[in-house]
Amino acid sequence: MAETLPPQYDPSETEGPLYRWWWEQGFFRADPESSRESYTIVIPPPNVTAVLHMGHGLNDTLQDVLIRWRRMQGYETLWQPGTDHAGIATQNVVERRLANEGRTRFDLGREAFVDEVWSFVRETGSVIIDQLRAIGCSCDWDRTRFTLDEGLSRAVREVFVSLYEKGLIYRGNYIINWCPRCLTALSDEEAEPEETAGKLYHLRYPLAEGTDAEGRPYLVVATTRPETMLGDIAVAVHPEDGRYRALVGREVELPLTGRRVPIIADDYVDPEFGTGAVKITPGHDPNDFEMGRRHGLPVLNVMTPEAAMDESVPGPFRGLDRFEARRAVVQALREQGLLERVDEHTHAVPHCYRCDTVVEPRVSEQWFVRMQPLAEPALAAYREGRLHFTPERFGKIYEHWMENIRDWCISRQLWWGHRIPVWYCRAPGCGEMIVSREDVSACPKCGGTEVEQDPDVLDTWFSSWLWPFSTLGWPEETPSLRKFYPTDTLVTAPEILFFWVARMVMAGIEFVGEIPFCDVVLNGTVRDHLGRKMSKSLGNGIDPLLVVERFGADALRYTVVSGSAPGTDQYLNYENLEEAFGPGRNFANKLWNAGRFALMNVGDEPVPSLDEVGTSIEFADRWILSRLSRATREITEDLERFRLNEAALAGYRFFWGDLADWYLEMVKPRLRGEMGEESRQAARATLVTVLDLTLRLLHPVTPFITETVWQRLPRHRGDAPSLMVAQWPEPVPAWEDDRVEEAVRELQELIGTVRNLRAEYGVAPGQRVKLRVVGAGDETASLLASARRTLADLARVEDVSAERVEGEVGASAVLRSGAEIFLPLAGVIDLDRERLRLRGEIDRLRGQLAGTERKLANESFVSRAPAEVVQRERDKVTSFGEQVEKLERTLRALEGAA
RNA sequence: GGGCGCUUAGCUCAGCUGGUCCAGAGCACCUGGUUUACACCCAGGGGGUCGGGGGUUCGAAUCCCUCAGCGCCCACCA
Repeated sequence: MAETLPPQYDPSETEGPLYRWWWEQGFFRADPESSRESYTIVIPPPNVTAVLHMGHGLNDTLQDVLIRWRRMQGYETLWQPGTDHAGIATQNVVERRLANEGRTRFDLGREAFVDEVWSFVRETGSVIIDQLRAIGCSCDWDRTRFTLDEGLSRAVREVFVSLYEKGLIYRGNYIINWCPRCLTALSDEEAEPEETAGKLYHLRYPLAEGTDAEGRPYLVVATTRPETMLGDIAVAVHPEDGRYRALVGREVELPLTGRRVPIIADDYVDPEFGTGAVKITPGHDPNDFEMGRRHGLPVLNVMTPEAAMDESVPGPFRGLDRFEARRAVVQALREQGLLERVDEHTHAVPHCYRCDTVVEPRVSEQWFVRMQPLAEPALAAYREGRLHFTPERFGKIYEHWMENIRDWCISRQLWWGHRIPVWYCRAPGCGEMIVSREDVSACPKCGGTEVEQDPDVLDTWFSSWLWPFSTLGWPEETPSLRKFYPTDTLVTAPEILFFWVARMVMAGIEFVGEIPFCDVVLNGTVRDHLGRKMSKSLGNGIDPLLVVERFGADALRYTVVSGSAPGTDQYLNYENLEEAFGPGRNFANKLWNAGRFALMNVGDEPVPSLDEVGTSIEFADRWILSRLSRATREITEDLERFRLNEAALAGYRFFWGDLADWYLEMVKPRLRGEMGEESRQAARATLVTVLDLTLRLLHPVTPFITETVWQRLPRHRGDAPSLMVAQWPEPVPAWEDDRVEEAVRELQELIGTVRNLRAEYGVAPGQRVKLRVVGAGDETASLLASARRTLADLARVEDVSAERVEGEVGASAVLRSGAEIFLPLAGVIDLDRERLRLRGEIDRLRGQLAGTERKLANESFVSRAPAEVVQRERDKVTSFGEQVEKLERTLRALEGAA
């Protein structure tokens, strides 16, 4: 049976069926009635139309590692899955599809368009959910939620209405970020500043009357967006600015429009920037809007929703797109001699985070959430240590954002999303506004039935911020909510710290009365080898499913977990998948073969427990148990502190470096029975126990291969049907033994040194050699006695003795303990040939050395050749010198110069 | 303009509370390998003034200062 296992692990045959079995066994399901303590993670819901990319691969694997680990620790675990309707993003995708057919959403009308999106979402949506299964995510799929679900929609309404009732939601005309392509308002977070090379135009605004202090009949203002001058309402200067003091209170004649606007004074103006005089456009600039309000100035909106100049501007500019208008305005001013000069100017220009169009600030009527009252307890949660970030520095970013929080614009002029639960009575003379949890069909004030619902939808994050409790049934007091809220760990990307994480904290406190999670773990970004973010448009992404297919899910998981320290970006080369994922696949294969080794060598009889073999366990057994206990402690601590990369690497090191490289080798003759039956039983017991516990430690990162091997082990501790629900190991202090570990370190050094000498002196691989150890202390001596067999197997050493024969020729080295080891080589290698070879080698190197030195002695080479070439030659001299010295030492040893 | 992070072997990165993980891992490279778990392997090897400079300390890759380069976040300089 064991012999039939192939020497290569094939994940593609194993993973799918194993995953299905796990699911069918119900291991992923969370039971709200369980008496066990809960551990909960909510998934950052991917866009419903998304496909899995490496960012998900990383983020979701990290969550799965935590969930699997806690599950094994005996917690009642819930990993809550689901998807996000992703308002703008999804609407854009469907609109693009329509555009390909030459249609727009307006052709369809609202209802038909929303139906269209729904059918698109049903058809392609949740593909990503299936893909998460391929990488082994152990979510409770029965609980999959969608932010536009009936239940979640109810939560959204409840929240909107209750915030309105508390006076925390208001509606008004304010300046907001407007995307002229998506035709909707955006929140401040959705307008992403990008450094842009622009121009700073210096415009002359003629004074309505007279001249300034220096006799000029005009004032110069500086602006990056000259087209907005058509909406100017004033010019502002700093009150202390001597240059302009006399002008305050007077007027300028606004060019191209014939309007007269006042010159006002305001502290906001920086006298150092530009000319110290600022044109004020409250309709299209947030700062100007604020200033306008301070001074009671009117607002002039001069652009259409598409950001073309509207009817309010002079004829020649009407209908021009804002950038065409910019050229036209500049041209017109130039012709009138009013363009003083144009400077190059780089500044941050806000862009729509979904379509990258330059955002146009615009005044319009929108809904807002008053954030200050929500932020205060969320800030306190962090400051009081109830909310913790990994890495910690993100806490400061969170704190800073909370301290400077601004009101949240939540209305979107989209069709895809939660409709705002507000109705307006259209009955003549009524005009009642009804904010309601239930749909409204008649006006409660006048009884009229001409009520219309607000046409806008809510920001997609207005449903996301409820995710940790809306998915558990809130506002109902469900058993799941009681059991699993608050959740424990949130693992996500730093990009959505404000969009999502911060707002969830506020919502959790406000609506459920408790922070939604106590630990926030921020993972890094997956980038390509050139440091670019992986993206579909750049074509530099890696398809995780392709990786799963070629290398296995475990390889993918091991690679992303081990390769990303918390908050640190990970670089993966999409041109060389072998380099990136080969090591993970090799790790899985090594595990497979360790299992295969055990099956082939342990035999079919029942395997005794460690207790049963008792004191007959040996030196090597005690060593591996000691190492295992330490590895267990280290891995558990790493997981507790969210150093998942360290946990993965520690597991790798222990399994490969200690268990496979040393213990398995040391135990071979014993398993074959060559050292007696008692020794064999001790080895069987230890090997199976250690392998069992090691597989548990490695399971969270590489679940498929560990389960596959574990299922085949001859004996399991306890009756767990699966490694998934097997118990997580505890360190066993009684196993830890510093002296044994130290002894093995010395043995390893000894074997390494012998191997080293053998290689250096060209001893044939299979050739056995004698070993003399001189000056060893008692400890080393007894170690040598007990490790005779290991030395023979691993270093091909026989006849270990402490006697040094006078005049013997061979190789020697000194160990850290001070003991000297000597390998007699007479009769082992052909001494004459080796001497000859060494002399030849030395002569060759000396020749090269001399040549290089001659080169360096050449004045013109040193002065003319590039410095690095000369340096390379110098390095060669040093390196040749060292090599010659080493070979000469070897040669002297061979010539018997003791 | 503020704040933060990074800079360690050719490449990708670990290195947690200054002192046996203190110079490491994987990959790449070179040499050797029919030791029946594994060539997706085994053994050995070369390669780094831990970005530069200064300081604290018995001791610094690790703490402090400073300079340089890269990156991120925030910000109303038109």
